Amino acid sequence: MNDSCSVRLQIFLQLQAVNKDLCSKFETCFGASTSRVEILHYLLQHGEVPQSSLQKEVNIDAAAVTRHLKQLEAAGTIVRYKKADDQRATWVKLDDEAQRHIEQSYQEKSQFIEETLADFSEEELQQFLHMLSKVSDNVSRVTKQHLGGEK
Amino acid sequence: MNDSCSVRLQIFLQLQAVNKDLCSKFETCFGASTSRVEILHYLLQHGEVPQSSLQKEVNIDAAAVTRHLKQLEAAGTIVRYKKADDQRATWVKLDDEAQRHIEQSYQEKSQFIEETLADFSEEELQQFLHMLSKVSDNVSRVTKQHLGGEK
DNA sequence: CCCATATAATTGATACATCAACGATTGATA
DNA sequence: TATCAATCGTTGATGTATCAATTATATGGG
Repeated sequence: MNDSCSVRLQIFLQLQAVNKDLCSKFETCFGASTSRVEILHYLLQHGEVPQSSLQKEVNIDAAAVTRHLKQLEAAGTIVRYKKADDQRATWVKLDDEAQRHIEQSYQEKSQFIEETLADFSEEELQQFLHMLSKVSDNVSRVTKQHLGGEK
Repeated sequence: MNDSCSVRLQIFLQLQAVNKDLCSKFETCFGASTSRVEILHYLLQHGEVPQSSLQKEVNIDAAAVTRHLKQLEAAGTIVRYKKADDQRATWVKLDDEAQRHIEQSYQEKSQFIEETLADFSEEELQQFLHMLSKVSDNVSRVTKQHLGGEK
């Protein structure tokens, strides 16, 4: 474990630690798990969508999405239904009232997000986002390379 | 949800996504969960330690640490024992042979870490680490402020 | 029309993290 | 010294993410 790698490992561990802390506080602040917020956020932006899209584009396993949706449906937060032309696909959208409630709640809670990224200039934010994207690209590339090389 | 918050929310979501991907590939590459690697890394750097230190300084719940250590002990990777002067504290250290194996394995696998952070200059790495630390600080500060304010 | 295949969603098994409660040991103090 | 509090580690209950297998539906080629 040489030095240049050690800095990188530190970044990796720090990334994990920050993410875990952030999720934890986020959940207590929003009153919902980050996964659930991610799903709701997607629905808020896309309106009515096929469940399959949700399952593909949200970074959560399809099985987990199914289970979240079942709970959200039971709570009346979302509605699910099929259309005549395809009995496989399930469509999902926010319940109207729930949507209004979520929009309002987002405004109240947006302060949390702003505070966790306080003392960042707009330029730094862009840089940060860019770095994250770069890591993301690297990760997906590494996978393909290593798929054959690893046991 | 105004614009400045939207960038921030995007960063948050991206942070999660990157972390999840990274962990997933990391695990298949290292053949051990990131939590376990974190524990082993700590032990590699600190030698013999009281279990309580491990539980405090590693970013994992104490109960989870206990369970990992039990498995690692069963596998012969670590050794646990008590000392005469305090029957509460348990001491933990890597098994000698396991330690050699891990050190060697780290060298083999360090390529993975390097590749995920490829195309980063040393300066960028420092910046990245600095940003993560800043977020970390902000998060812990926010918690305290909000403890009273949130329901 | 029949069959192979693809797609959509779900379920079961498993693993892990967290919280809360607990038992054991130690230290401090009245 | 008897008791109360603190510390250390563990366990049980719970929630959730993941993978693999499964069911139901749709589609395309012989």
